[in-house]
Amino acid sequence: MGETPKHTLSSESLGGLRLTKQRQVVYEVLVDEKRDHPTASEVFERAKDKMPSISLATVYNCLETLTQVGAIKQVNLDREASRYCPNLNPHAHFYCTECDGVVDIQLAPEHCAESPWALPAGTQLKEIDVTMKGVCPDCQANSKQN
Amino acid sequence: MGETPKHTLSSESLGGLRLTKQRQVVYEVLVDEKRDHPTASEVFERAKDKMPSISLATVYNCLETLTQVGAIKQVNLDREASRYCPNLNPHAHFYCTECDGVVDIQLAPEHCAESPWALPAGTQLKEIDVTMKGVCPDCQANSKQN
DNA sequence: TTTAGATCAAGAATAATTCTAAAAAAGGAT
DNA sequence: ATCCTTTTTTAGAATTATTCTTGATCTAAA
Repeated sequence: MGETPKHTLSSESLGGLRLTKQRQVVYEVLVDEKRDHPTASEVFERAKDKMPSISLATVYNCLETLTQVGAIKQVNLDREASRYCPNLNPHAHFYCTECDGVVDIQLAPEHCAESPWALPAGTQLKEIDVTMKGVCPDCQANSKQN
Repeated sequence: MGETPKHTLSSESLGGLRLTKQRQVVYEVLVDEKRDHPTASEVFERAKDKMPSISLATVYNCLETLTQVGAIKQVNLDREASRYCPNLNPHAHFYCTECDGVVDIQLAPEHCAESPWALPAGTQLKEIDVTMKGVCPDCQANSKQN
């Protein structure tokens, strides 16, 4: 049976770490609100709405913890600030150079295996990261109207 | 006829910009020496052997210029310092988590097209970036001997 | 040779992130 | 409940790669 992630945190899903209010808030920001791959600072801004006393350092801590226990993913585009996303399915990211938006792109299972890549024999593959750049349909449409 | 990059810089390949000693040195470091995807600081260290008076700021400038005219590629792995590589063929990068080495992986032509990716209709794809992480054959072999 | 623009160099500035140290919170045992 | 230990949070300092600034230098063309 395929496990469907419930997007709720528990002490178990945190690998025994404490399920603190701060960790919940940070996670909720990523899951509840627009899934727009916010940066740490953006998460911080949104988290303050739910918990005004939270600090940026804590947001960084929580994001790192959540990433390490595998509850969320850190998304790095070039050398920009890291973004975070709660989508745990294997997926790529498309970055629109017009609107700076990031959207998830479903990955085919074959892309996640070693087979299609010309890796040297004996390589142990742990992780594949696919990032695409271009113009999203919306920005494409808008630019034609000018 | 397929253009084979000659790995020599000219005023033309620089898009009219000047072919200065500094730009040549920086480019030579990437082409001549071990193709190990050095960072800007590493390029700086090696460039000083050829031109002791060169400054780090200039190395950054040259690397940016060379990247912008398409003579080299900037390689970003997570949020680590950018690395640079003179391989202009479409290729992915494999990062070995044991030795921190980066090697080029030949990309199949189909990976560079839009077709195999589930992009929303109307998306204009400009660039694909594939990065893999794991253990390289050498480190794999070494770890078995312990 | 003069001149305008390009490039370089050194150091200051920036920005994202990490580190540090002390305060607060959370469990567990008594 | 109270004490004790460990975890977590917080605020600010520190770090690091990179970019910016400014004046000096170089270059190509007039």
